[in-house]
Amino acid sequence: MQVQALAKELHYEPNQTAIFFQQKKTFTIGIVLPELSEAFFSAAISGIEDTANKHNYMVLLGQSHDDESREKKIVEIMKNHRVDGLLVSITKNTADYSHFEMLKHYDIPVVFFDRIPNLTDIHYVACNMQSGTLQAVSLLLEQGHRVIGMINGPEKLIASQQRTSGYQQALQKRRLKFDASLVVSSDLTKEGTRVAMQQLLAHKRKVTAVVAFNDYVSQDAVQYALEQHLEINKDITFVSYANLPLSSYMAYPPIASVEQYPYQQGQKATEILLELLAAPDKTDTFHKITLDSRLVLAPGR
Amino acid sequence: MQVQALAKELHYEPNQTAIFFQQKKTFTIGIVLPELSEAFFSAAISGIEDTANKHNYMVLLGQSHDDESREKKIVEIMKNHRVDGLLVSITKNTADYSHFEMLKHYDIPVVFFDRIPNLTDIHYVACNMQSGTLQAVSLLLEQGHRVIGMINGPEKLIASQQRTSGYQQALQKRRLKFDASLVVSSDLTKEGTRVAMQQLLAHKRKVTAVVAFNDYVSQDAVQYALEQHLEINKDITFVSYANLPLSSYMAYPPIASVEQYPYQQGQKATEILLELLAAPDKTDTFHKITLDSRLVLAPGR
DNA sequence: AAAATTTACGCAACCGTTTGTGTTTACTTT
DNA sequence: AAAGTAAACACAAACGGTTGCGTAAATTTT
Repeated sequence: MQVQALAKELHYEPNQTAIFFQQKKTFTIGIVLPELSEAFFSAAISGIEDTANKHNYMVLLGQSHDDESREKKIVEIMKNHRVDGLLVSITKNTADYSHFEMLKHYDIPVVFFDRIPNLTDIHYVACNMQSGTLQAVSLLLEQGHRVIGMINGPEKLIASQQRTSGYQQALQKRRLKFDASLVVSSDLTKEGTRVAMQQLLAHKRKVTAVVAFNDYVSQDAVQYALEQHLEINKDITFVSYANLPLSSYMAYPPIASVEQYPYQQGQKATEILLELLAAPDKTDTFHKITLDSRLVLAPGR
Repeated sequence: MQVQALAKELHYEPNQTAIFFQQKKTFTIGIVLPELSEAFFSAAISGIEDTANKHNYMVLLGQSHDDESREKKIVEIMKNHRVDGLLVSITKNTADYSHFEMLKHYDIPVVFFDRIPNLTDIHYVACNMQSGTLQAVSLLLEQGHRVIGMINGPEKLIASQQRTSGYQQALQKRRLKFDASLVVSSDLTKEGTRVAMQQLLAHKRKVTAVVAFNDYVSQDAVQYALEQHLEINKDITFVSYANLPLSSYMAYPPIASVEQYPYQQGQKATEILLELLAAPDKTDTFHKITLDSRLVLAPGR
């Protein structure tokens, strides 16, 4: 009792690094994601940070810039910094998952979000693009469009497969048949998207609507269409994904956009990670959370 | 020599937390900034991260969301986590700087960037808005505009004062006289900007051009002008700040935007901080770096 | 008031490195 | 081959907490 008083008297403050060391715990979680400048990820971070801070955890940040080797390096450094756990959204190129497997030997749990690897024994939170795509294509069909192009992302991304699947499902519901040549791939660069759009416009059937991989792809495609002297929302209509806050300022925003709930994904992924950290033994049952995406009409539609 | 070999043999890996503890150094720097979703800050982070990683430092992130009490809390937690140093861009409301002063007792150096407090004994990197504003207003004057409105930010921000000063200077160079009622303030919310724009349009002289505080403000002002049935770039022309990457997709992008070099600011601030960490004794001379802002014409202008 | 119980505190050991000193071993020099 | 020098390693102390144990002090019980 007297020592407590004296401690206060002398403004004693414990040395956290000593505590971290002794407790083998740093109250830090690492975030590894591709690109902070994408609105989706900065929103996700807010969800992560808010949840982490609520439980007195801090977040260590690392951007992979969609470069696999950089992703590996960041994971390595974070491992060395002894983060308690990791939240990861993988690169669009990541094919080798050894740097994540390796973490198991160090008892560092990983929860993936949004861009998740194609593995079975992992924890993840993702947004199923199928439901949103189904709604998007259905909307276009209702409006009378019959030749609907899709600019998809890299084929190995699960999110790309889900988009294709949602597209097919919408057609199926109306007993329409699926034409695989209407689904083209973009590497998500401006140039890649322009090539993809060119393919669609060169299709033997006249494409009157396009489902674009995201709002950025949508805008690049719009730009290309304008250069080909097409009139947006008359000759050709766009629907996309992400629902960027800036879309209301855009010259030709998509008529609707599929919301992917970045904040919620970040929040949920963090909650799962914190749960794993609290009960380190029961790491054998895997959390696989899938939120449904949802189509949001542009204001005024 | 033999022990080295054996170490490799057994895959020995040093425990970083023990090293941190022993060395009284965590190789971590904290970043405190208002809002990641603003393109300016996510670009700044990239500059910070790249520089930090190059020197084997990691970054701890904290968003204040422009809330002073949250800023204080983040600084407190980061202090406890024993970051080696801090990079800070303050809240637009921060008036009390005690949470930063306090860090001196813990030998945690702070380098401010972009949004810097009005103190003399600090390190900072900022971008002088005066030069860019001078260029912006000069451009408008060259184009024949004589009644140029300015939607400025909160008056106590140094960046706002610099904008006003640049505006005045441009007029002075041409021997034109300054009309203070043409400079109005916005709190940077959509509503605040609309009110500001309303004031300008109600001015007794007909405003034909507007210098907006940033690209977001510019777009809100554009929206209001459209609602008033003004034709953009004919009845009224806009110039703004930030040079958002998305501006090329916007319906009515400003004809020019003042670049504030977020990546470079982040980079430079980090370099200074690392230098302070390397030479902890000579902390008495303060680094005050000011980059010049520069007007960038919209593509095709 | 004596015994039993609770609370407070002092003391060591430990976590895994770094640093410094001392000792041994190996290699050079003459 | 003896002496001198360099390299390699072993050992202890320290960083600042936590944990557990033993003892002293304060409190409660009978």
